[in-house]
Amino acid sequence: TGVRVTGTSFPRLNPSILADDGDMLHFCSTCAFSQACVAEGMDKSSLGELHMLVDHVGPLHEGDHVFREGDRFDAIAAVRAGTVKTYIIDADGREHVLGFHLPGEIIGLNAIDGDHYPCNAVALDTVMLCRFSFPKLSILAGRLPGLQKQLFKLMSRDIGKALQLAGDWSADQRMAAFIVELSRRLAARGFSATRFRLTMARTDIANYLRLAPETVSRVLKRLQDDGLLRIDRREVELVGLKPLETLAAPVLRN
Amino acid sequence: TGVRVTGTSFPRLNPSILADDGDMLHFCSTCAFSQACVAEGMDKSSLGELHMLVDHVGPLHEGDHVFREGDRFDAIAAVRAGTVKTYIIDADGREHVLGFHLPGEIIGLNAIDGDHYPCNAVALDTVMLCRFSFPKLSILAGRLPGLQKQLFKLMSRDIGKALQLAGDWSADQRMAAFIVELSRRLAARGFSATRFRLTMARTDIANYLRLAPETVSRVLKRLQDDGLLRIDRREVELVGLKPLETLAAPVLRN
DNA sequence: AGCATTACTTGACCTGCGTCATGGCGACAA
DNA sequence: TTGTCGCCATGACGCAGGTCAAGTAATGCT
Repeated sequence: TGVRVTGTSFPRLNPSILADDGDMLHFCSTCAFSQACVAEGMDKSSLGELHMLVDHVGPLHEGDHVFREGDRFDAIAAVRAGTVKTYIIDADGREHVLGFHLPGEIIGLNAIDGDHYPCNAVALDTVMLCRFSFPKLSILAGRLPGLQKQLFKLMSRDIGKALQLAGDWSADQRMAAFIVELSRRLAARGFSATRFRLTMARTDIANYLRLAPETVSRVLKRLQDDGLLRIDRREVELVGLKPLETLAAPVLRN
Repeated sequence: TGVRVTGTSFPRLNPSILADDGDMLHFCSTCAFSQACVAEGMDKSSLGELHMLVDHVGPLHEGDHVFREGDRFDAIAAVRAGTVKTYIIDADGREHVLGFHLPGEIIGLNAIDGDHYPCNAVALDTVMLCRFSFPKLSILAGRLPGLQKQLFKLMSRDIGKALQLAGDWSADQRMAAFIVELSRRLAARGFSATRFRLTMARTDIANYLRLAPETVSRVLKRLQDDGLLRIDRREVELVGLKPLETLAAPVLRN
C-alpha cells in the first residue's frame, strides 16, 4: 500500500487492529527488546516507558513494503507477526536478499548509519510491526542502561549473523544452516521447531543463499531423499534434526 | 606474544611506546570514535573523558594475536597503526577471514553479544591499538549522546559491510571491490589512494573473498593486463581507478 | 468452469572457479 | 655464493553449481 504517515516511511496504522490487541503483553515477552529488559530484571516502569514510544503498525499484506531503499530513516521496527524480507536490487537489476525477519526480530538496524534506509523491506505474508522512533529510542537508551545494552547486543548479533552468511560454504551446508536456523528462531518464539511453513518463495531462499532457484529445489530434494526432512510445497517437517545440525555445524559454529 | 594483562585478553602495553606518543591527538582526529565526537561539535571535556578510559596497547608484531576466539570479552579496540586481520577456523580446519582493520577502525564489535570473542584477531604487521573497556565505554555512552550515536553508527555500518560481502558477486567484482574499498579507507585516513602496500598475503585475500589463492593471482593478473592496476609483490598502484570503481559498483552500491 | 499466471521441479548441458601439480623468485642464513 | 623456505604464479583439468529448456501443478481471474 502506498499509504504513508507524514514524516515516516512506514505505512499508516490501521486503527482496527488496535481493538483486538489483547495479547500485546504476551507478544512483548518474546520480543527482542523487552525480552532483554525483563531478563535484565528491569522494572515495570522501564518496560512501560518503552511501550510508551511504540507505534503499532499493520496489518501489512503480502507484497506491502515496510520501507524502501532511499526512504528517510527514522525508525527501527520489531516484527510482531508475519515475515519481513529485506533486499536490495543491484545495478544489474538482480535481487539480493539480505535477510528474513520473524516475529520478535528487529529490522532497520543497518540503516542507523546514514539517514536513509539502505535496503527494501517487504511483507511476505500478513505482518504486524512495533515501530520505534530511533531518535526517541536513543534518548531512552541513554537513561536505561539495560535498553542501551540490548541495542548493542542486537546490533552485534546482526554483525555476527551477516559474517557467517558471508562465509564460504557448500550449497548443502548453507541450505541446512538456513533450515536449522529458521527452526531455532521459530522455536525461540514458541513455534514448532520441526513443522513450519516457509513463508518465502524458493527464489527468495535462492537469492538469500546465493544459489540458483533450481539448486534450492535440488538440494531440498536431496535432503528429503536422505530422510533429513519432508517438504511439500512450503510446508516443512524436519525428520532428522541431528544430521541437519551436523551438516549446518561449520556454518552456525556449534 | 603470550603476555597477558590480568582481566583482559589484550597483550600488555609496552611502556616504551608511550614516550614517543606525541602525535596522539593527530591520530585521534582520524579515529572512528573521536572523529565523530569532533564532527558532532562535542566539547573538549567529552573527548577528554573518552581519552581517560583509553588503554594504549602495543606495539604488536606480525603474527601476534590481539585476542583469540573464546577469550573473555571486555573491550573493543581502535587500530592506531598497522593492520589487524580477524578470522575463524571452522570445524573442518579451514580459515575464514572476517575482515581487515586499518588505522582508525574498530575491532571487537561482533563480540558484544556474548561474553567471549567469537573470532581471532591477529596483527599482520606492527600494530598499535587503543583499547576501550566496553563496560566503561557503555556507561560513558549513556551520558554522552554523541558517543552513543557513534557506537550505534559504527555497528550499523559493520552490519552493512558484512551484508555486502555476503552478496553473490563474481570473482572480478569482489576483487575490484576489495581493492577500491581498501583505497578509500586508506585515503580516508590520509594515506595515498592510488599507491599502497597489501599488508595481507594472497591466501588471506582469498579467504576473505571466498576465492582460491590461485584465483586471486589470476584475477590480479587480469586486472593488471587490462591496465586497471599495477602490482608487484605486495605493492599496488591503481592506474584505472574509474573502471575499477565501475567493476566494483554493484558490490559497493554507488 | 476454463484459462492464465506464477511457482516450482526436473533434466541436459555448460562454465567459472577450485584443485592439483609444478615452477619461479625474493628474503634470509650460513 | 648457494641452499632453503615461504609466497606467489601459471597451466591442466575437474566439478559444483549455474543456465537453459521444458514440463507440472497450484492459484487467481473472468
